[in-house]
Amino acid sequence: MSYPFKEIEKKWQRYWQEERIFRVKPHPKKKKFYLLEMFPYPSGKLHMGHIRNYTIGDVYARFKMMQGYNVLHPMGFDAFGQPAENAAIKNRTHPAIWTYKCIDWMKKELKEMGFSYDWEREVSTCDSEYYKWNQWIFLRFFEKGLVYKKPAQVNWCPDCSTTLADEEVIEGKCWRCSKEIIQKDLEQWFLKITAYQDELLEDLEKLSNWPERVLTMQKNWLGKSEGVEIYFRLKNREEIIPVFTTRADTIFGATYISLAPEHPLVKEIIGDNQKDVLDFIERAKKKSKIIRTSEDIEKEGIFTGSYAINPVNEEIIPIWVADYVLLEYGTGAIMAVPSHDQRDFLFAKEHNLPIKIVIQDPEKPYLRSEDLIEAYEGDGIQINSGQFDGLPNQEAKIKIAEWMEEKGIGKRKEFWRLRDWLISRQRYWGTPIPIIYCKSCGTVPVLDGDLPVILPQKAPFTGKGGSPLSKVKEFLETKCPKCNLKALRETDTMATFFDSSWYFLRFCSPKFNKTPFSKKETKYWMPVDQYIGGIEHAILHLLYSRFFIKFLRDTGLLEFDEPFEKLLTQGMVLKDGQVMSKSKGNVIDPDTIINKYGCDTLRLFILFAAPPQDQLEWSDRGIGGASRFLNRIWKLTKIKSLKLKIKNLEEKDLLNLKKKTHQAIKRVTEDIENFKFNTAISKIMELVNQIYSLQSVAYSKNREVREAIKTIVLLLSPFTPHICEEMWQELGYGKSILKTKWPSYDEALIKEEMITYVIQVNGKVRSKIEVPLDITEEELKEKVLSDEKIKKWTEEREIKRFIFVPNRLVNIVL
RNA sequence: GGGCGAGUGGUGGAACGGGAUACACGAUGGACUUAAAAUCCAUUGGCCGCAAGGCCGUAAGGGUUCGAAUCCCUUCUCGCCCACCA
Repeated sequence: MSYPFKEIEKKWQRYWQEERIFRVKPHPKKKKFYLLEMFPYPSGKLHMGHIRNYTIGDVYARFKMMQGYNVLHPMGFDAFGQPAENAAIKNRTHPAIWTYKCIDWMKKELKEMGFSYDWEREVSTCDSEYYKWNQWIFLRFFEKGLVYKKPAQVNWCPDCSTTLADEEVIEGKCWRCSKEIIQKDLEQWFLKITAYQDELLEDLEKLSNWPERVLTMQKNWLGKSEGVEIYFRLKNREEIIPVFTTRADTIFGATYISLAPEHPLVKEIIGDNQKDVLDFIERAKKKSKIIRTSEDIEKEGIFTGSYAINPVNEEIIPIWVADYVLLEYGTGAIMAVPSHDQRDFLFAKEHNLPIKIVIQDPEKPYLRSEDLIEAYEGDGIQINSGQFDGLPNQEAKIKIAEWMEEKGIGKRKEFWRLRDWLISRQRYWGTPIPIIYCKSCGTVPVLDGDLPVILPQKAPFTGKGGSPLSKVKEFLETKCPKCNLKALRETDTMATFFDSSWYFLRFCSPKFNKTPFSKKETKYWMPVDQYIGGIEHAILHLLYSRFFIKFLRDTGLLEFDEPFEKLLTQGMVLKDGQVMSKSKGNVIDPDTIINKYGCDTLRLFILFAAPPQDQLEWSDRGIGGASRFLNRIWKLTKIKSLKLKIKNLEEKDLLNLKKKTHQAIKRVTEDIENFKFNTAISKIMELVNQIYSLQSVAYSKNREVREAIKTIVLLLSPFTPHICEEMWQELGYGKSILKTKWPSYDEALIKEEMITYVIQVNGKVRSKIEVPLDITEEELKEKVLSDEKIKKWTEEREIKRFIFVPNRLVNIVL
């Protein structure tokens, strides 16, 4: 028979809600702790990944509450986005109806898990009370010139005449009508995140409590590279081609130049074979995005018919167009050095272009161009490089750059991989961009006082024919704020990453109505002390949030540089070694588990089966084990009814139990602090086993047993709060365990007087002896050498060394 | 191709450079039961041995060390992220 989890869980969830136990306010004397888990997209149901994320956070929140912190632990919904719109199109409903239904359902599930959220702070980004402030922040960006419009390529379905997100393009075709998509240039809004690129990179150093790999991913995404922009003159023409390189040391080995197919200069310089080149460019443009995903594609290219002059040695080299050169990166043109760049090498071999070695590997026999089977990309000594011959290439790299600057043929430059952030979406279900187009005044921002620009209720959800907002006349037609004449609204909406870049600030003062957040409340709560979420957000969401914070700081609204002090990225939930997904049909529905075993069991299993950062392999049997354990501790409160054998506990047993209890407090506290929940739970299990091994029913008469049980309930309560609350009450300790202080331990009690030394002979364990704690090396040596088991090994042999590791072991080297 | 991480019993996983496999799952045996379930107890890395005990074992190989799952090098496998990045 299982303990009555249904009753208990409902009872305590109701109690927490009625007592508003998780409601927080700034408190002048209490230390604050802001714990945040990434808020969910309301897709319908919570999946195991959500449950895991929020359970991990809940343990920590409750732990910090019991430690006396003033814990802010909010929850909300990232409610704008395409799935709602797609569902609306499919089911002929309204995205708002669909979204709010999903929110209700998910909220119900979150409450059934007993998570300790302050629901009075809930926000949904699709609420005009929220997106009003998206618009407000957009206008601040606009004022500072950090938002601008420019043409950009979008995925376009000619049949539906609409833009598509990358996820909606399946193998180059429209996900709805299977028509081949094309790239189309549209005017799009961009946020100038590149204005903050230096700070975004530098401040990564402040994030010492972020996982190393997230920092690396951010760093790579920003992609700062230092190099030289070199100016190649054209032969018989005026134009100059700038190329960017990080390998200025290889400049003497450049044997051709490659331009990106989209490079504006290409059309200017085509020679006799105009048609072939234009054909090539057309083909390259089409395939670019589709082919990008496939591996090891042939590097294709074509000669333009023109030549350039290498400024360092006046060599005349051909100009090619190659599809492996990208317009977006660098200058869209490269100097190709086949000898020292593998891509250039393959291209040169394919098209019979010359290869010239300029760096020799000093460790290896002398290389000749004819013998190269792949590019040599390592370090070495300069050759064929004029006055730089004989220098190590790393040194030459600097000298050549300086020399080129002096001669005016190059300039040292930084290049960043980071692009400005495209925030326009030709979609309905998002925040309307607060801009008005006036014939006489041009692009005019909506006035602060006119916010929010409300998303109109009625719009056609056909998924066809461009932005839905452009077809809502009442929305589209407005008056210019400047001249009051007829004008048109912007019909693009914002990307949802905009919404989630500052939601954690709104949680600090969710009802504040003068600015997006109260400066005072934010000052108290921010930054987030611990942020928890999936690794899939390691780059974009976190980078955008960091950018927003820096920008808002510069507007004077905030006084700190980074939003998230500590970051934990939890692992994925797997079933049979694969990610749970509908398409694989291996999804476990949390609901069925909760119904069968209760949410405490689900929580316990998830926390016990793997460390939070690691992947979690789902196991039905493991669930059973977790359930069994809870039944086992449940019986500790009902100990009088247990028919266990009575044993007179000896003083020694009781002292030992007390010691174990305090050791458990110490280790569980440390483990929770370090997010080692699985080992924390195992230590509680050990203490439970210890009590069972005493087989005592005399708990109420026995201070030590009573203390041990009390401790178990306290230590376990962040993990499985419902059963612990019930046990706490049952044991007569008062109403809510949450109002109890986290237990502390007595250092003196933990200390052992006797210690077991491991005795090794030549590194192998041969014996163990128990001795007083502060034994000296001499005393111990005497004892060890008279040990029967050790004598056997040491007899008639010379002891070379006697290694003594205090309080741990000795190793006798023979 | 680049970056990061991981490889430990039948399984999930423990182990500040110091007792490998804590805790749990599963399995086997036993107690209780007419029986089953539940529960409780015991055993559970491999090999040799009646036993005491011994030998071998942390993906493979090498190195550093009195001592390596842990540190270093090489190789292999898996996972994640990025990727014609000049």
